[in-house]
Amino acid sequence: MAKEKRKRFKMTPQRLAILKYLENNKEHPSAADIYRNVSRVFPTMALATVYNTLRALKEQENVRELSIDSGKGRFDPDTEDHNHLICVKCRKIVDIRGDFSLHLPEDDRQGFEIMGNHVDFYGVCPACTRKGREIRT
Amino acid sequence: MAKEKRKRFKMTPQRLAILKYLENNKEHPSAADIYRNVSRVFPTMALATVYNTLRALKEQENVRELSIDSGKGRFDPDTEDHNHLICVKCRKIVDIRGDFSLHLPEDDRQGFEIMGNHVDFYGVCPACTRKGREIRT
DNA sequence: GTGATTGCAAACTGTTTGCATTTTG
DNA sequence: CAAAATGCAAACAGTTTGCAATCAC
Repeated sequence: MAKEKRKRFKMTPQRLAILKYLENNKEHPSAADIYRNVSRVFPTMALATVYNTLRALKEQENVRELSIDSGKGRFDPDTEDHNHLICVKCRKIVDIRGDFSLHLPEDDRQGFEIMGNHVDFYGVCPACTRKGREIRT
Repeated sequence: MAKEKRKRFKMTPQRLAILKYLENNKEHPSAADIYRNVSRVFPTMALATVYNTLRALKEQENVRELSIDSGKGRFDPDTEDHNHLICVKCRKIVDIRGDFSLHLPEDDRQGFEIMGNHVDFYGVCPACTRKGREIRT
């Protein structure tokens, strides 16, 4: 159908730095987080390059974008199926290992072809339990 | 702690129109959707008034904001606990009735105080199954 | 060498804010 | 009458795009 003009992914020092920052990163950083951190080691980095690289990585399925903050994307280099535990105060996101694959009965599918599911647990993280932070919805 | 200066909610024709549009609305509309629809019947409506009203409704917990599009908020007048089924192509969101309250074992909580969970099922809706749309991540 | 990527700025989208005016209770 | 809401514009945050210069392969 849609003709895939498979575009080559050229490795540049900038991309290397971004990949290195993302590798094994469990913080689910935003684009700005990535920019801020990678800039330290690579001062000429442009924010647009971060977005550009993230788009490429998403296309090749090496990064997943989470919509947990409506407002900004958070990026996850772990593309295995897994679930998240989110702090309702500071929006910290941590991974959950357990398997929560759920079965949706045919009757509840409303004609959808189901592909999978994702579970978000909500709670308050240890740091926010100590401090008396406000809930962020 | 934070002193709550309980602010009264004044009913205006604009708010009435927004509430009427939201009542029993199962489409999980964005602010722009609401504005577009309510404007038809209330042409002087300002988009800021929509946001303003949505904020008030969220504060009184009569509307919930969903973050399933990172980029724009979608609003749900159904504040009962329920889960969602999301079309990966057109981003249509439909409600799921079943109860999917899950238990997260102590060992997996990483110090979080768990408050609840939400399940998103992903799939392709009937309309998108017919047409050959692209997946939107 | 050529097509992709960079950096920068400008454009865009969604949301919030400031403020003078009007309205609700 | 006081407190709150409206409408409008300007300000913001996050993201995308256009483009000349540069770089990877």
